[in-house]
Amino acid sequence: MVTTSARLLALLSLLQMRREWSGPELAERLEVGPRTIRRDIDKLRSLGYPIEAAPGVAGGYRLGAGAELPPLLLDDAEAVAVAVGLRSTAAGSIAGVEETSVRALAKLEQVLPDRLRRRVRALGDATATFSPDGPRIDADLLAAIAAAARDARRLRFAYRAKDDTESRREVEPAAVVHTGYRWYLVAWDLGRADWRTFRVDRIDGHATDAGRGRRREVPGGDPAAFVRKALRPQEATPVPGRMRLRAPADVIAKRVPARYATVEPDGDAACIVTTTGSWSTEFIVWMATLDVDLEVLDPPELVDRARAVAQRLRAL
Amino acid sequence: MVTTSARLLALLSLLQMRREWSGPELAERLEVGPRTIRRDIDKLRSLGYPIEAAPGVAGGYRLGAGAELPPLLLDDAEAVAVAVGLRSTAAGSIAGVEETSVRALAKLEQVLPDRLRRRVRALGDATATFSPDGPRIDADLLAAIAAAARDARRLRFAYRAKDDTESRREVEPAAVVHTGYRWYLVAWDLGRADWRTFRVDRIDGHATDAGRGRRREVPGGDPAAFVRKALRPQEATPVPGRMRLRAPADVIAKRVPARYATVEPDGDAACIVTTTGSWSTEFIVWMATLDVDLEVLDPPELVDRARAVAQRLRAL
DNA sequence: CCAATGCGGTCAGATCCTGACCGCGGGTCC
DNA sequence: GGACCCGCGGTCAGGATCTGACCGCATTGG
Repeated sequence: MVTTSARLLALLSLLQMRREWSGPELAERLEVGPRTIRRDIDKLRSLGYPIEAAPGVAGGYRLGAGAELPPLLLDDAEAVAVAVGLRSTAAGSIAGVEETSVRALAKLEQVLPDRLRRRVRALGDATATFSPDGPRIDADLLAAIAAAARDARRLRFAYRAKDDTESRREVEPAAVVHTGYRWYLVAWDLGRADWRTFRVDRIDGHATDAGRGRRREVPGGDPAAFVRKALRPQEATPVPGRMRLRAPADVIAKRVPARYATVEPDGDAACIVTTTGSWSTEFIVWMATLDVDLEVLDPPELVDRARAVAQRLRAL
Repeated sequence: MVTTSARLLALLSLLQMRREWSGPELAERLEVGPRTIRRDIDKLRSLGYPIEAAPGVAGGYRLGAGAELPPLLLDDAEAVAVAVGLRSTAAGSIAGVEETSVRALAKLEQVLPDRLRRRVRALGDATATFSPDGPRIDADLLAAIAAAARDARRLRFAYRAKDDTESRREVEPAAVVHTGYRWYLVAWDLGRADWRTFRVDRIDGHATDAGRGRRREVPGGDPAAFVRKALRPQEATPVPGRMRLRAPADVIAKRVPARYATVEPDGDAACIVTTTGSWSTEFIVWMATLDVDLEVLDPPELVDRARAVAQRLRAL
């Protein structure tokens, strides 16, 4: 029955909006008798959603945390916030959730009303690029590719190879992989009739849907391994940056996220900080803002870059 | 009927997981006849969820974007990604969605299974201190306060005032407000029997639930205005930093997010960059990494700080 | 042309839903 | 302590709904 199921959903939505509702309140809101509300609550409970209840004049129902996540019923603003948040984590600000974020984003974008999509895009543009080094990441494109891989759809796009030659590709995507600071698409290239690995930031503009395709399994079964093998050595091995700071290791460790860099003591009064991935300009920025004496160890490019920054500031 | 509603939810979940399902496939998955599936699809459609269908041998059902967002059915990993994303946007990385993010986070945390909450926290810790200058933001605390305001619950916490005196407070929260780079709680202070504004980053540790409270409306009706009025002048007015860069405005604008700073042309070959909020050490270093000639205009403290940073970096 | 798919009508039996009672027990406030 | 409000659950009866089993039709892709 449509009305019954709809009412259960509405009930779940109400219980998510506010913590406590009394039975009569709910009955009036949903335009049914109080007895029916009690029965609906029972149904939700039997579906596994833990609804706590308190008797008495100050009583009411509240939805608690159970074993499974209930369906989330978000209003417009919240949906936008979720989408914006996912885009930001997909961009790699927090290691370890990028690929899941992209997957969740693909799921959300599939059902997101257009008016909300526009709002998300407007906000997303504001983030722009702060890291001049890192590759530009287009969350929309990533979500579109992830959705295509999930749904076994073909994709057509223009690709700019390493030597700047452009080509049009039509592929059957198999997986999206995030390694270090880059995103890769592993796909069966229909034109070349072979497997190819594409850097997502080298895909120009939008990838357009090119109809239904075959579902592809990455050779070997492990997309990440496939990408690692396909990468040229210089891309595959990250170049960590190292600095020596004149401050005890435990002090610095508290101010440097463990995901980005490791801190090892170097005597009592100094420590050595090593980035976990490749170094970037941001590394210089963080270290400089810590306000302790520092010494750049390697690689030489990092030394040059830091020297350039110092030069600029010295000229003041 | 429990099984019918549950099946509708399961159907919605399946349709969100993958783009296309055929009727027989769904029938087998849900263990009902194909005719029932057709009827269920009808029900979902009559509930407003646009399900597109394609006849023919390659046909199937797919969930499209409608006028309203359907209930989101996330798996564990996706839920964690959403929570992590909301925490990161709540921390202010993208202007304009902080307060909504906190609201959505409060909603999510209310129903998030414990095992997932632990995973979120583990990942959240990795972000830790990113901006040494900005106030530390505890997303859990924020979500707890927002939930308390929403549910009209009392809160008890230890508060460290401006002059470092500690006090225990019991309040009835009315609103959570984000201004500039700070979070404020507007609440009725039960001990003082008056309205107070608290800086969230001055609340020590956790705020504990202190039972049911009265629902409070902020005097004047506009929490943001109330906070603005309550702030001491020096807190209320941020001190922006300004620099002149020897590069065209349009070049620089592309490399500086609009929300951190505005870029105005100063002749053809130079531009002036002004931070939107107060300046921080990061501002100095970021500008220096742009690798163009720069000149610090004001305030004087910014010049001093820049000199200090240069000194640190010169010790290479 | 054939096979697979979505669509919708109809039927009959089983099932379920709803509102209306009722009393019980537990909490809150006066 | 007592009044009151609320959640809980049993029972009943009428009505609505759901499900599976048919059926034929239209559309798509190979």
